[in-house]
Amino acid sequence: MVVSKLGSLLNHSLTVNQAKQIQALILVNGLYHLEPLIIRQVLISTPHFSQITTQYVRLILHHMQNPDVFSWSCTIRFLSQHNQFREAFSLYVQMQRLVSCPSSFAISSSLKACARIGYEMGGISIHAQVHKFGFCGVVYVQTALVDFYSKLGSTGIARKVFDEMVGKNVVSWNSMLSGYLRSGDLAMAHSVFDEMPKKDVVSWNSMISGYGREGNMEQACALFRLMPERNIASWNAMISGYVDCRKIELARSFFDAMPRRNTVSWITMISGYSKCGDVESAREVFDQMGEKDLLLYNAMIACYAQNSRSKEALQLFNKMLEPDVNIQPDKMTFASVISACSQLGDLRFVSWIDSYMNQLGIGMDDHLATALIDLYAKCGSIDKAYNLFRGLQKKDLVAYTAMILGCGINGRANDAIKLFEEMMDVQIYPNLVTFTGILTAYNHVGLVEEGYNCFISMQKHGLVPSADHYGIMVDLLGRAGRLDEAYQLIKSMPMQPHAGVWGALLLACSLHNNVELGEIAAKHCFELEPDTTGYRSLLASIYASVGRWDDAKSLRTDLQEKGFTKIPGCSWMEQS
DNA sequence: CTAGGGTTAG
Repeated sequence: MVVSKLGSLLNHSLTVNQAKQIQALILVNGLYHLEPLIIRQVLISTPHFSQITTQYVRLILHHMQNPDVFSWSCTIRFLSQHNQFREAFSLYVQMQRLVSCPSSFAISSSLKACARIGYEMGGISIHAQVHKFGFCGVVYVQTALVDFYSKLGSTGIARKVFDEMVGKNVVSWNSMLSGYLRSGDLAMAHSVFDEMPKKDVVSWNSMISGYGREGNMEQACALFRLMPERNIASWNAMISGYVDCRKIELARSFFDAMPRRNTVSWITMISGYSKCGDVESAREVFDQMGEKDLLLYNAMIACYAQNSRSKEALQLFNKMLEPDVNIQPDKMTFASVISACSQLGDLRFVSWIDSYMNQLGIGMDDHLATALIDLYAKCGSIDKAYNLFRGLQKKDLVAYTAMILGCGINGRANDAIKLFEEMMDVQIYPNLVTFTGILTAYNHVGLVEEGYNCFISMQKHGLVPSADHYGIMVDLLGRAGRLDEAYQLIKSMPMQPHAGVWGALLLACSLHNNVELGEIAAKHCFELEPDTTGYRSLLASIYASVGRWDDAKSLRTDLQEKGFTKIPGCSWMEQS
């Protein structure tokens, strides 16, 4: 009976609810032997059905008596479409042992997976198999290869495959085009664009976003006006271009003008406001969107997390879990939430989040691991951070930076320096946050000369130190008693020093009982942050240390009259 | 049945 019910359900293209019913029926009744039929129908008819979990797909595959090439291929494609790229590739490898010859279907899906995770060796071995099994002339396979090499930045090889193709179609041309656009070769891209025998809306959109990425919005706009037909993606490409060059009002005007909007439009707008630090406008856009999906929540939570509004990030996370909303979070949600936790320096949520992630079957990937590294490092659990760091598939700039910053904050200068050198050895180049980490490390152990040389070396990396970097240097020099140098450094700053920079000098003056510079520093602090009482207390303690009790007393009385008694710590560290 | 463009995370 169950089988016949399943049969009738499987006759049609499935809705999400029907697919859910099928999933339940199969699981409850253990009907895995219905195998290829079901897996095909479920996976093909509902390719966007994300509620089917990876484990479920594996379960079916595992219970199949005799999975054929087609069942394997469907599964690989399914995983590849649901951002489970490593899993897709690993299934492709498993498939090799059990079937004599892969299908072009499986090959193109696996190539796509390799392209998305930048798995070069994987794609190249598939390319070798393409030759071995004689798929060289299949347009789908060739196009997937062009796309793979394009995405990896090997436009030369992509071009070689492309030139050997006999039956090029629009998709093949577009893949080649996007390769040149991705590598920033606008000239080649334009010549390919002109050469194309047929252009479709994708070709135009690619060109527009290519110019957008280069910051050439005039050209993008010209193409936008010229194109014969526009779809939502065309408008989105314009919005995204304006967002990238921080022209948020222009982005908004396109957003408002477009005839129809989709999730991408909303997300782009929210992330645009987020990048400009305009959290309120982002929230306004978020609230306007009627039916909110996972990605929209992710974008808004990320916005809060990136703009140091950790509490609101966690509140929104809780909101999406409420029964009336009930949206299941994914890896990206957790990455933002973990980041929010690390800003709060709060380990309380972490074990809960960890078990919740396990419960949902969310596996660890490099992004998530890096978020956790950041969290553990900032909370002082350096060893835990190190373990995660060692387990990373690929250590990139952000991972190294999180580790270096963590070691820096926790006074493990030698580790930080070692990591910094290791990073340079593998040709990963530091950014401003990396330098914050390494300078903090030098600061913690009081290595003044090394720190100073490092600060100077930023220029060699094409980086302009921010006020925060100056702040660390002032702190470093100041603590070492080199107050005049610290003061000179502040005066040499190309930008306006913020209160934290002066605060570092003030703190140093209080350590070394320097009234003269202390007063100067304090004056600036009072001006910049009149409500922060810590600066007054510091100055008072300087007065006290040289016996100017009256001055000290009048400052302290002043404080008590304002109702402040506590002395807050002063912080000049920017979150990464 | 497969391949190309626009969005989110550390």
